[in-house]
Amino acid sequence: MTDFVPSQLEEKWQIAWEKEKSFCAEDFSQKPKYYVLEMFPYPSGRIHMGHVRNYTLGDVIARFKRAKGFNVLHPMGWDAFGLPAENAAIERNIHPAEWTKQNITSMKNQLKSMGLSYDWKREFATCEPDYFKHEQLMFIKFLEKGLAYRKESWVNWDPIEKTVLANEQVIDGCGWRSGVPVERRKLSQWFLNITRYNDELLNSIEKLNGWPERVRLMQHNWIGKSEGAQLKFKLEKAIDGLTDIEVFTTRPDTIYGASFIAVSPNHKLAGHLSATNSDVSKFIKECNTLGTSEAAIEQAEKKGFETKLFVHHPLINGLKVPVYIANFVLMDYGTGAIFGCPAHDQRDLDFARKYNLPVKEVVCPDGQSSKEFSVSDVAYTGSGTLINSGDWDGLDIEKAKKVAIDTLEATNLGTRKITYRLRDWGVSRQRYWGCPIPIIHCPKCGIVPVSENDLPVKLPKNIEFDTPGNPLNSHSEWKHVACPKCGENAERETDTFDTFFESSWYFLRFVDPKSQDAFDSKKADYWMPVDQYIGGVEHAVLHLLYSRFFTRALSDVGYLNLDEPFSGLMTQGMVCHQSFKTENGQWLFPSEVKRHGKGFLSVLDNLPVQVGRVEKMSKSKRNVVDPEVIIKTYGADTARLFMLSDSPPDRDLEWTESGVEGSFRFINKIYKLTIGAPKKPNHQIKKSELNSLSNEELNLIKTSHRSVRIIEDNIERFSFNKCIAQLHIFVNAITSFDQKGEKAKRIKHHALELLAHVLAPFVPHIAEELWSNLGNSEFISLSQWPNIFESLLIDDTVEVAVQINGKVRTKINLPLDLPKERVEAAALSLHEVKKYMDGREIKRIIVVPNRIVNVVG
RNA sequence: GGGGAUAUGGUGAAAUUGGUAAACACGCUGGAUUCAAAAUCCAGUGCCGCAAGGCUUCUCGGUUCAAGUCCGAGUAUCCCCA
Repeated sequence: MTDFVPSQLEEKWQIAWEKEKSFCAEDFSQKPKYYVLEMFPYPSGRIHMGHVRNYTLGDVIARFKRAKGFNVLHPMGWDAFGLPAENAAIERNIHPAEWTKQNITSMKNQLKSMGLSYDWKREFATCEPDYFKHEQLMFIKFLEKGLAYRKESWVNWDPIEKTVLANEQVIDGCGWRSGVPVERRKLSQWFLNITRYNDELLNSIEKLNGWPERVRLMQHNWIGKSEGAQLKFKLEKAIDGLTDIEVFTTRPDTIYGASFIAVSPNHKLAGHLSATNSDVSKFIKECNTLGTSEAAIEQAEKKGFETKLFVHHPLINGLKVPVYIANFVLMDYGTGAIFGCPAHDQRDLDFARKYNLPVKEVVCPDGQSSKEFSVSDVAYTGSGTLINSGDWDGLDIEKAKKVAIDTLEATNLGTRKITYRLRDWGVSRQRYWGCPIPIIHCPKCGIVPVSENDLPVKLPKNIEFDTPGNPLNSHSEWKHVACPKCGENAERETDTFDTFFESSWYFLRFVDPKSQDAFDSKKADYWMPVDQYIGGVEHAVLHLLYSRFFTRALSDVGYLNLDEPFSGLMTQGMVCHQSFKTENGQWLFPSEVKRHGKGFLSVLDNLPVQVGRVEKMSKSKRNVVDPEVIIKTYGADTARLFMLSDSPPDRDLEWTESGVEGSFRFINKIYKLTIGAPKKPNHQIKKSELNSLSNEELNLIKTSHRSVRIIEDNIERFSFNKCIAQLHIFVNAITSFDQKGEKAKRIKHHALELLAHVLAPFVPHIAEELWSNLGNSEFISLSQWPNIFESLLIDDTVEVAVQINGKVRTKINLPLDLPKERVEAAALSLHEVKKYMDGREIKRIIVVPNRIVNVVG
């Protein structure tokens, strides 16, 4: 092999690009703008393969759009607040700010070694006061507009850590770190009124046609609009002035099947009862040891407390329905009370069987006799017609829903009601390493926002992590301030924002990162929306929904004029790798394993290794490959090429050692072409010359021009794997071209120039090397995408498949666009046709122009 | 339990509107080169079969001159929600 050292060659070009500030975006330009953005990373200190994939995808698009004449904005920054920095502080006694800063430095170096075409001048980290002071002001503006408010809400409280846990930090009802059962606690928290935009967020999903269908569906389901009815069940006896229980249902058609009422443990009825009944309060307490997530509540055993109270059935005279307090009814969905129709809801059925409540069928599946139909252990939730429902018998369920609501409204028993699954966004976190919430609590004036002149509220530097809980809370010097209104002693809010707060508007800061304001609205008007956003599907719901909300909210408080922030979205699949385990169950890194025959051995002790599943690279399973090692040994171009080669972006990608070797071999092949590259000839290939070329010469030039077109089309479709396939075809055509002479040399030079162009978005370093060796002085990275000769895209003959009764029997070469009759005649004259028809009569001949002729007999 | 996606050689995958299934690569086999190996180059490689030929896109059924692609039923895997 040659003395090809990828890292040297790559560094040379990276330095050159940086020196020329090649990838800086210009605000406002005659060129059309294109904003391409990858989800910015949390600065953990080291990039992983998921980052490599994400940023490679974005860079291909950025470089391609630049070549196509767009003014491209392609920025990068740091989502720098978050829990790991606090953990590092506790475990290694390093200040979160310092730890974060170091991580950014090392990660930035790693990113730079990938040769990504970022405009680094726009870099920022969200933990800088210069960034978060703007979001403190945004919050105050939201507060003024009623978009932010404070309310009591249930949280998962970890009694050891003395902190609130997110739902995903609660594992089997216990804190993920402390391992002790979490408690449900009521805490005063800040909320953003995302539900104000329920319908808007839902309806404009339709406009997002640059988004993957499944993400749109996930957003749709998350908002979870459901139409139904709210109706009142009158209590037999009023309790503390409460005369009836209001319930929400999406199945008003099944009212006749109601056999119990269940209220949430946090319903006011339960509250009233617990005041006098210790069994009730005991039951409520027990319910509150469950987590707050819907999933946790759903998985828990369904339990009820019989209140011995009854309500009147609104439609069936004389029927009394018992009231239960049940652990599966959520207070913050609907009214916190439901009616149970066991025959047509599985959860209600399980509950009814457990407490011996009646099960009355009111919907009969189509095609079954209402007399024979009965529900045993499986509730019937499908479509059908109503039975046992008075006047409604015989209606199908959709019709019955309408009739039911009309009846309820006419008799003042209930109303049509729409509810949403989406809740307001709780943004308070009891953490140090986050953006301080700019609020002061004054015993006299209540909640007072920090005045604009006093922003930013910075985090105190001198903090201790040796006591559990939020260090801000125990930092009395920072915490105690004078009330901005009355001057009396007051306290700062010690909670900080959820880190989704920062990532909900960072794409706007990139348009104007040095601005004294959050951003200049003219620049936002110019650059926004993001034309192509790229990131992991794990953010398909929250981050994207919050960003959509923020964009609207910021528009409403006057920052900009926009509803949807991301017009195009690409969600990439995971990077996976085989996992390895020793016989005593220890996970091994791929680098600790070697192939041995059909199996694997550990390099540490030569013992056999069990091969596990191919799954997402994760530290816990150790099935990770360090990008830095790959880039050092094979180079960034190889890593990038591998990321793009086989799998389409939205599918999972399996990292394999042999695959990397394959990509490296291809890069080497190209490197050999760069070494032997002929210098710029005196004149370029002209269209008029095409007639005087040999077949080989013409074929090379055809392949070259076709490759340009195919690659271009496939980049637009994000089918990068097909681009790489075409690159192989193109390179193979060049290496097997062996014509000699002046003309052949010019054609080869021409082909290599086109090759450099089409390589550039994918493997920019080697493309740059090739381009310069061909005698060009400017960067290929800044040159325009080549124009091609359209006439070369079409051949004058085509291969047509000849079918007998739909089976391909032979193929013939025919002139392009040959008239139907002549195609038929050509086919019928073939001896294969005669042979396979075997004397049968020809019934029909179907001709698909330039593709197929099918003889039917 | 609900919603969604996917299923094609030994492997990752192509097949843009129903129109030549398996492009491109990995792996494997054989050969050249080499003292030997690596690298490189050449050839072969869906399956069965010596061959002629037959079969093949998860399974079963349907529509069509023609189905990986459309329709119906089922199975498996993954994702989201619960």
